[in-house]
Amino acid sequence: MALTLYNTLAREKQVFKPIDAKNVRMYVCGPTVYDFAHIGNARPVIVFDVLFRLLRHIYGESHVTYVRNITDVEDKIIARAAERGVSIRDLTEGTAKVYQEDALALGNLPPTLEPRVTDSMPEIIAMIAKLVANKHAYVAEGHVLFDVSSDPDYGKLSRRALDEMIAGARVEVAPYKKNPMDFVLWKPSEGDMPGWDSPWGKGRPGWHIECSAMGEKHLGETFDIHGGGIDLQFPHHENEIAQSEGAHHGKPIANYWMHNGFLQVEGEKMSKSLGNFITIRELLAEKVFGGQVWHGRVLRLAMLGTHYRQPIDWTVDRLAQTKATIMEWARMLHGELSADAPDDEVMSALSDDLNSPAALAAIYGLASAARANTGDRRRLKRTLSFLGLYADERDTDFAVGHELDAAKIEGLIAARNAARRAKNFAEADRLRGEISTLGVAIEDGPGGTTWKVVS
RNA sequence: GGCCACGUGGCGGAGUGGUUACGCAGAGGUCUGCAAAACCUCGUACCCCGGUUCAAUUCCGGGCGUGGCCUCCA
Repeated sequence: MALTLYNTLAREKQVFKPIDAKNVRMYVCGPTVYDFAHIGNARPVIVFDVLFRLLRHIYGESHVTYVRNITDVEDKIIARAAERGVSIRDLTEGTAKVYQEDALALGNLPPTLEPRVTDSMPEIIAMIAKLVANKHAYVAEGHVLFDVSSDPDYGKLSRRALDEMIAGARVEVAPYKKNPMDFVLWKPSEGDMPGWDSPWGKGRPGWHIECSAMGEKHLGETFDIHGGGIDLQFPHHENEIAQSEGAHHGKPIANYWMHNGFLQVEGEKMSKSLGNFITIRELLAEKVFGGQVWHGRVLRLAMLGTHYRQPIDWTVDRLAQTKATIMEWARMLHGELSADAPDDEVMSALSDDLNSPAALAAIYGLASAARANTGDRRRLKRTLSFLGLYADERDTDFAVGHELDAAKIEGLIAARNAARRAKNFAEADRLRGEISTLGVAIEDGPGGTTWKVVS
């Protein structure tokens, strides 16, 4: 059961071979904490969490290091803090906390490390200094810029040639740039803007350098896997490669680059102007999507229904269907014991470039067998918990925000059963209808009448 | 304008050069006061047009559609 991963750098699936099986290292670009994360941000968090779990399963829990940074220095943060009249520290700390809560609610394990840019300034400055010394960067008008012409491989990840990009003519050319594609490593900070002392004066880092510096600090010059959304491929990841490999004399920053596909909402791109912009927090806590709130595990399962590299269409229908599925599992598994190991067929599907839809197909097969078989039930439970999809919740736990009046339901059921005993089936059916309007379905079984939440 | 990805049955969604994905919904059946659950059976899909091939949804070319990047938006 070899693990294969699609490597964006090579444009093909490759067998994964770690540099050090005793310490498999993965870096994923985390959030810039100026506002709540939206549902599109949730995709890489979930996808790479599944990979983290799979790697831990294969190499051992203590042999995988997963770094997901928190970017807490950025111009949007400065702007947002000023706009709200709060301190930068309050804004970034508050937003980071919500992000971590959201990630947890979606069933993700915490990464091994979540370094912050503000805690990594010496490493950032040291790397920039190294790039200047290596002639990959130059100082101009208080800025330090990366010189793309110094890197013959520039563009290898996104497969673009420099001259083609410049031909796009949408590049804003600052007068101090030697080449239009040169990007900022360090820029000056004036007044009360956040700034750190450096050889180039008081300033702050540009966008891409923090990931290069934190990757090196926590994972070494070369690590195994680097992940993120497809939109980061250019320029962010391209620039990370240029910086790290420029600072490390051409040593590769990562052996495998992975990118998750984009997310659309009800068939349209998610944007504030279309009014379909939706945050994780809103899905979890406010009735703004489909008129109800959604359990984090429902969101997680819905996300894993599509292969991570495919585009995904985020719809109310999809969530409703997912919710029904997970509630059915809960009815079967709540209170059940768990097997020692997850299902082989599921693990094998995941090992094929994280083919989660194929893994789910195997899970459905297991669920079908589990109805009649304790062993399969326990294996199913273990498999679902392995994936972060189930942790012994009751089915009603997934009907978040559903107001239940159990006494009223029980009363109606008692009345209906009295009517049935009296052969007054018209009245019994009327009562069934009334119960149904409460979002509850009833079943007459050999042991009496049971009910369950269906919406 | 340049570069790139995707387009599968009512919906969601894998996969493959010639054989069943799978889930939901739907149809029929057993069962049931009626239902539900459970179980059994059922769909013969792959954007369009060419080409390669004995054979293409699966490879190649073109077109159309959707989306992404080229602007410090995952």
